[in-house]
Amino acid sequence: MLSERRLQVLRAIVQDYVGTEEPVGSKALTERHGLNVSPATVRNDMAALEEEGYIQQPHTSAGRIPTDKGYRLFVDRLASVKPMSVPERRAVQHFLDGAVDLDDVVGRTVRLLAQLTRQVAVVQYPSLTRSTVRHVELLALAPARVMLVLITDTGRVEQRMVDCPGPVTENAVADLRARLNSRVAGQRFTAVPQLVQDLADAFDAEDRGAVQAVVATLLETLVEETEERLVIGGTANLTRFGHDFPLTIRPVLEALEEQVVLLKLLGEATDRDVTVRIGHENEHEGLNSTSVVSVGYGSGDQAVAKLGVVGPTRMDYPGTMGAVRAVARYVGQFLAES
Amino acid sequence: MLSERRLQVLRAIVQDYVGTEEPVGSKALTERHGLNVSPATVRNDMAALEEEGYIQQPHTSAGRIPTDKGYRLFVDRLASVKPMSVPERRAVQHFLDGAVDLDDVVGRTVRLLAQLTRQVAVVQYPSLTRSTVRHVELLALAPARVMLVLITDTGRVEQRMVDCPGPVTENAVADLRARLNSRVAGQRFTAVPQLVQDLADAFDAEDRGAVQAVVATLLETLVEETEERLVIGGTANLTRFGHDFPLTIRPVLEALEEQVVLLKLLGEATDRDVTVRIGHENEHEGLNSTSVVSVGYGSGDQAVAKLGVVGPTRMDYPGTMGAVRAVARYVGQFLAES
DNA sequence: CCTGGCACTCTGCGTGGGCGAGTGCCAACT
DNA sequence: AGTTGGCACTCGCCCACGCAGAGTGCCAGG
Repeated sequence: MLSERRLQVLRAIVQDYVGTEEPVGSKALTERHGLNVSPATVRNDMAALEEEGYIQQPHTSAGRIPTDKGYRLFVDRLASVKPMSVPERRAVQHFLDGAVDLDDVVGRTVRLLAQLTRQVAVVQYPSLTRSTVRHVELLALAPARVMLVLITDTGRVEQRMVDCPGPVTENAVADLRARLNSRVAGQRFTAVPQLVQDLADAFDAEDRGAVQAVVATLLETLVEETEERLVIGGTANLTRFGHDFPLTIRPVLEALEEQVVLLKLLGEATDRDVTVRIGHENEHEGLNSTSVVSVGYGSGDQAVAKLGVVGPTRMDYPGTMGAVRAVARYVGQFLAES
Repeated sequence: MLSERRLQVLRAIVQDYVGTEEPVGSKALTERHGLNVSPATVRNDMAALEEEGYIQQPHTSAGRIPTDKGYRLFVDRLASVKPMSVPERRAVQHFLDGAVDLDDVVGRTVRLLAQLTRQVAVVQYPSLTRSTVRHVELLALAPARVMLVLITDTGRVEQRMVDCPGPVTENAVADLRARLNSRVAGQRFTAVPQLVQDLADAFDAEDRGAVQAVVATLLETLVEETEERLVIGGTANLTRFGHDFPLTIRPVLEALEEQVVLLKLLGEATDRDVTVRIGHENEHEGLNSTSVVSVGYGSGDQAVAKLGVVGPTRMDYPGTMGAVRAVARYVGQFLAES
């Protein structure tokens, strides 16, 4: 068990290191923070903290830097989320106002988050699986070709071309549209498969092929788009990584381009609390020197998607967590209004 | 006027420098390329080339590297576009097949281009101004709320919410939908404003407000979306920039995040020929040490959008130009089919 | 106009010494 | 037992020096 003062020392080390980006020594610590003890005492504490694996020395006769474990303790017990200042809040709200559609909201959010945290921001589009169907539209574009448009309650729109086995009449399309909507409108996407199962039975044999094609495409879309879409921004902030960043930055950029990795990353976030994954807690190797701060957002009480930022483990956790939480709230609020 | 041999020397310098990333000296040149002259002769030629501003020395007693002007001459007169190999072509085609919608096509294209050229790829969505309207869909979602969905011949879909001043009947919506489509379907987007001008006149006074709201939103969408959307990828390739890249990479990443800059960049590309902008030919400062290779693509004979890559001025121009051209062709072809 | 030779000029790299920050440990003090 | 001042020690960083090598410019001769 660590004494209260040792925890304070750890907190001071994290804060100093985050600020200066340089290993922090015992003398500097006693000076900059109001610890009323001598450097020698701090040295003893540091030795103990190192023994426990919370801090480490880059090389003998250098100051200490926090380890992943040290950051973890800091985040869990030594820091509290720093709420954003009033002007910042105002800026956030102002920035989101004037978004014209969902693409725009997501785009603005990602830029906003990148600017606020000065890190790489990732925003996921509202998930289909947790949304409900607002409307299904069918458009006969050519004799044997139909366009299927899916609209969700979160404003997301997906479209697909459907090639039918034979020509379909306008009437059949209208009929199918009506039947489809009466069955699935207002329902959760996850429920759609059962709801449309025997839809083709209601149609004449000549249209059945086309109906089946449409239904198949619809189901396909649900599966495919479960792999969610996301947007990233603020990659220029990666250059603030540190002096040795040429080595670090590469795998990070690569990881960021792999949607799958990012989705997994965000997926681990619990719904409504800000989640922090530090360094090696991230499974992807390329992200072993980064931390991910993420949270779910949504218009109602349940999260429909996640957003977050990726930055160096040496980051301002309280500030970042505050910004992430605040942005998620405002976006959720904004979605609820539209 | 430069003699034939001097041009050869320039070509050799460019090729060597692109390959090795190191200043090239007179001796190495005579050895690696079949110039049947002595190093001393080459030195004289180099002096002349330097005099003319085609090459330069990073410092006295180092080899020469091409200047922007040198690359320009190389691209204009010394190199020809290198067509892609058959397996590469096959890979391109294969990679594009299986795209389910426009987002997917664009996404695949950008990844493809980044992989092929090992550089940063930029792909613009098919432009609205050069597309035609395939269909306009209106959905009454709530008494006074209508969703407007625009579908283009290139498969692009835009949607907007319209808040009407008062409740609208289903009938009015259906009527408006029919009238709208009969006027604008098949027409170019640029023609839409005149075509819908007096549309409200045909409606009863009670619906006129709603009609006007819809029309206004439609026109707004056209204006807003003229600022085109685009996607970038392959930023990890920036790390291959060079040894000094920490300094260079930052402004490039920043420039890449500014859509406006990129759009301008691509906008300068002539329709169907591959365009190359080298170093300082790019107006944006951050891109002064990069070259942009771009080209238009489209399903018909006219380009509907542009795509291209951004890389260090020291790039393999023939290969890059070949890849960009080929990808543009295949994407155009693919769009034509769907 | 080309070529071989030669002196010159840099950069890059490895070496070695001094400086300073920071440590660990110990003995003394509270 | 915990805290403190003192002290010797360890390294990383910086700089100056010197050397080797690559590449050049220029000149005189073919």
